[in-house]
Amino acid sequence: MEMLSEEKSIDLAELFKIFGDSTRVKIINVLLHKELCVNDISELINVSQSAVSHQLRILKQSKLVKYRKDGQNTYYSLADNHIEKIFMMGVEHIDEI
Amino acid sequence: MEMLSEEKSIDLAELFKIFGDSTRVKIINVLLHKELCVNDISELINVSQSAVSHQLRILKQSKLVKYRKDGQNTYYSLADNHIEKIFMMGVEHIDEI
DNA sequence: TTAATACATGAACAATTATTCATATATTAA
DNA sequence: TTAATATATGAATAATTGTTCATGTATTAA
Repeated sequence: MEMLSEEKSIDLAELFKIFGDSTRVKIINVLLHKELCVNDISELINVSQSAVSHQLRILKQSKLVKYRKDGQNTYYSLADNHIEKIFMMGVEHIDEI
Repeated sequence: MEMLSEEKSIDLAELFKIFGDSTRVKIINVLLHKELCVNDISELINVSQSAVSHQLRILKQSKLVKYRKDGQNTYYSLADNHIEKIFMMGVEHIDEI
């Protein structure tokens, strides 16, 4: 394993930074099961629609979630199962402390 | 998989937040190989001694690194191999984008 | 005992960021 | 067309955070 480049260190930090907010953690958690629309997420995790929407935009920009529009609804889901792996690694860790 | 509790969501976010800074990423990266003292880390990653020391404190507080003192030196190393796993999951992810 | 080295840490400052509030846009129902 | 619903987003604000600079503490060398 060699030294990480400056750029890669930043990219890696950026990635983890996305997981580093409890609202986004909650969103990712409810999306582990199935795709959900914004209002469902908002109600499930008890965070305002606006706050959820702002965070979904961040998750979308970092390509951690994808979405599809269906009528008035926008359904969000995890982009790939790497996201779940990283997430579960974290869960495992805090469960062992 | 059930719903994460509020507290667990916060703990999980706190954990990822630690990985969410490029200086800490660089520190963790150089510690993957072997234990190192503060000055070595500072020179290897090209970050001031003070900044490294501040970040090591954060890593220490979150129990991601451990340390041992030997004379004037303080040698730091990763607390357990969970840290490496989480880190490498992230590396894998960004390598695949 | 004095100087040098290694590390830690408080204060200050700049930058980033998450939420709320208000409002805009888009789709469907009436 | 009008009202209602679902979502998005800009501005503002408060809070968090990472670095630098200065300096403190501890250990070893001279």
